[in-house]
Amino acid sequence: MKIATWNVNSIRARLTRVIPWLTEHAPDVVCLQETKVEDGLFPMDELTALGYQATIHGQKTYNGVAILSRSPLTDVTRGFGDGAPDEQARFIVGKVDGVRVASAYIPNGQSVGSDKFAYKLDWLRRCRAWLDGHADPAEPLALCGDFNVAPDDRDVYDPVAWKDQVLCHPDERQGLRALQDWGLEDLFRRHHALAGFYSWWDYRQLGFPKNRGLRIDHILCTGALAARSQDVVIDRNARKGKDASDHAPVIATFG
DNA sequence: ATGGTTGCTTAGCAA
Repeated sequence: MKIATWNVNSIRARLTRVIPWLTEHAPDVVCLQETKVEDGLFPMDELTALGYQATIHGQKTYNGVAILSRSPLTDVTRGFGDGAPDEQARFIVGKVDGVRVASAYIPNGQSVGSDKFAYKLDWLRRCRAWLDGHADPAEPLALCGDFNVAPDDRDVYDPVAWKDQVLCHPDERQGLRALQDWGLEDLFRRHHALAGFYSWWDYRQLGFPKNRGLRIDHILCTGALAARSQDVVIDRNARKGKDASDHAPVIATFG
């Protein structure tokens, strides 16, 4: 079983890359972020034609998450359902082939100390609260998405320049760690210990050609699922060439 | 050098 996560930076703008990618890699489940489209305009037919059903939680212009799956997705919920005012479509979860899968688009945070940064930290707290109230560390669960947090300095091309900056600040790293403390493992690090693996490169200033990247897209798994993990790869090829997202997909393979 | 690139929407925001 293959589970992938990919911030596509607009599903409609990315279809010419997403469709051949799905054909090439044939993942069973794909968590998408930044679909940037309201539900009525989601390109459903193009994906169902490839054998995927799309379960979507979108909005106009910004954010938007989805889960593509070959098997039906059941027990679907959208948002945290915690009563907090939140019109931003950033979280969807369902169950497929016996695994609970969530697609999450953690707020970027813009800059340390900004209102958006405070919202990001609060969002991470709400995500932990969702785990506490709605999930079980003993069940097979994968929390996948663009976390907009590089877990440690191995995940940053220039840790000195990025020290205490947004995506690397200790407060957001602690927010991510609180999710792991609940009972989730950064699955990539189960298989790869070295520095220098990135999943996002800024469009600006030749970020990708110069390999100025950060690893901010993650697949976090409970132990029951992590025990079945065979490998995790970041598909840099999907970041290459014309009309690429600024994020590469992360693909986990389970036995 | 407060820049630069991309997407959505169509001037300005978000990333």
